[in-house]
Amino acid sequence: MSTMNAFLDELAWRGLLHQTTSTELAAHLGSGMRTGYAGFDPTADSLTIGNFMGIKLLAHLQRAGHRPIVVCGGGTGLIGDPSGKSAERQLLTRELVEHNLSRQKAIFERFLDFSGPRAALMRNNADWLGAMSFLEMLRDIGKHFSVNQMIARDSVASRLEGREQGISYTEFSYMILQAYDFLHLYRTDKCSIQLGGSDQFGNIVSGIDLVRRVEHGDSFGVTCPLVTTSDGQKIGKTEKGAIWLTAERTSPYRFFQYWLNTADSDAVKFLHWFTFLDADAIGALAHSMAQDPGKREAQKTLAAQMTAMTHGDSELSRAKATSEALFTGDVKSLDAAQVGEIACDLPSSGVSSSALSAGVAIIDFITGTTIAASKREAREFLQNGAVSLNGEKVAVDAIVRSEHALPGGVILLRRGKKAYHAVRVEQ
RNA sequence: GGGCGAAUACUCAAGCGGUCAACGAGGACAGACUGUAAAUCUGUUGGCUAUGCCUUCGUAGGUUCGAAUCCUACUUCGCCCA
Repeated sequence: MSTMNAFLDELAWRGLLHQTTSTELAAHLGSGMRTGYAGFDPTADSLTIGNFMGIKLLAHLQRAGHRPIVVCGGGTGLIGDPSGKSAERQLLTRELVEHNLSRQKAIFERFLDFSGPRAALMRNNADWLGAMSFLEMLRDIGKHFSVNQMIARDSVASRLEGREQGISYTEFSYMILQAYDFLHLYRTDKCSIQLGGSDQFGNIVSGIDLVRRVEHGDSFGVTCPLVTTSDGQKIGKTEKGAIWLTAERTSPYRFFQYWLNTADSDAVKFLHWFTFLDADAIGALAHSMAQDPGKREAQKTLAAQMTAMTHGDSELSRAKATSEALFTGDVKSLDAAQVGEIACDLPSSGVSSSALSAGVAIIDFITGTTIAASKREAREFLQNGAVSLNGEKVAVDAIVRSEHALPGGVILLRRGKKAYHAVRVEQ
């Protein structure tokens, strides 16, 4: 079904349109340039692919001719959203939030245009929440909220019923703060739309109500479905931590690998959700996958698109080359420069050349690297035949010597299929 | 403020004086099969100088030959009463 609006239609065919707050939204969007915002957490100096959906909603909004605002939760971040059962929030200093904000902006700049007539804006809600006194908040904002309605919200209700977990007054107040964000942006930036995940619907509606009561104005909300993998996992969470959008935290190689390893059942879905490829291109990939899933064309395209978007074309080709070398190529035939490049992409550690010339038992050699956490584990992996050194399986009693170093002074370890580690030989 | 109850490894969750490094489930990791997939099967899942030793069951003490199990205080959380 078409909503007769470029933005909403785009979200709809991609499966990113979960709910809107009003049927008049299409008309609102169709009658001029509008401004919409989405909120982000300032607790780190980077963003993860869990944040990617918010970025993408804003990007689609801008592409459809509207203005996006990135709202950093410098104020609300101190409180914690009860929707997610996150642990006690750490108090962030003003400086840290500023620092994180500026680093995050570099990421947003890859996806949003911060210049021109529809220039994206960045706002920090600490600026207005921090300036407001408790009395003002109670008098001007709090009176517009009904506790009866507040406790009916899913996020709160579940906490009130739960035997194990209550809810503090602080967290209970979170929705008021978030609603006030919307009111503030409505006043200062003529912002009339809030975007978010479906779990934010309640908070968005609270904001819309507040805008209507205080300013007698119309505002709108759009939510996307919570994106999960086919087995119900959150996207971007791995045991080794989240997948980040900056190279310092997640190397482009690992980023590329993450997407390449997408399950068949998720690949086409992810192309819709995460890339900007059009319906024809995705349709062709879906067809290819149905014909020959072993070729993994959908996964390869997904990985290439995502890596190019977040890290650029040159990083993509590096990530591709590294993947080729590690998974299909013979590492022994690489030259020193190639080995060096690959080693940069992998977790690494060092070994002294003197220790190496004396010979190191393989068990000790891999213990403490990312290959094995302890000797017990090292022994187990070696006995299973899970470990290779420079592409060749090693026995439990093998000794690592200087001649094992590849050109460039690196020894490549591999555990199982996908876990790699580079050991640099140091003087 | 008063009363009651809970706290165990990544998570959930047994255990209630010795046979407990701690049942079970999930997760994760490895092997086989594959396509660097899914499903399935097998194994592993505190550490070590390894048929033994060391450190772990909210924190700190105590009782005992011996404590995750009993006692005391503290911390945190939940429930009920005010």
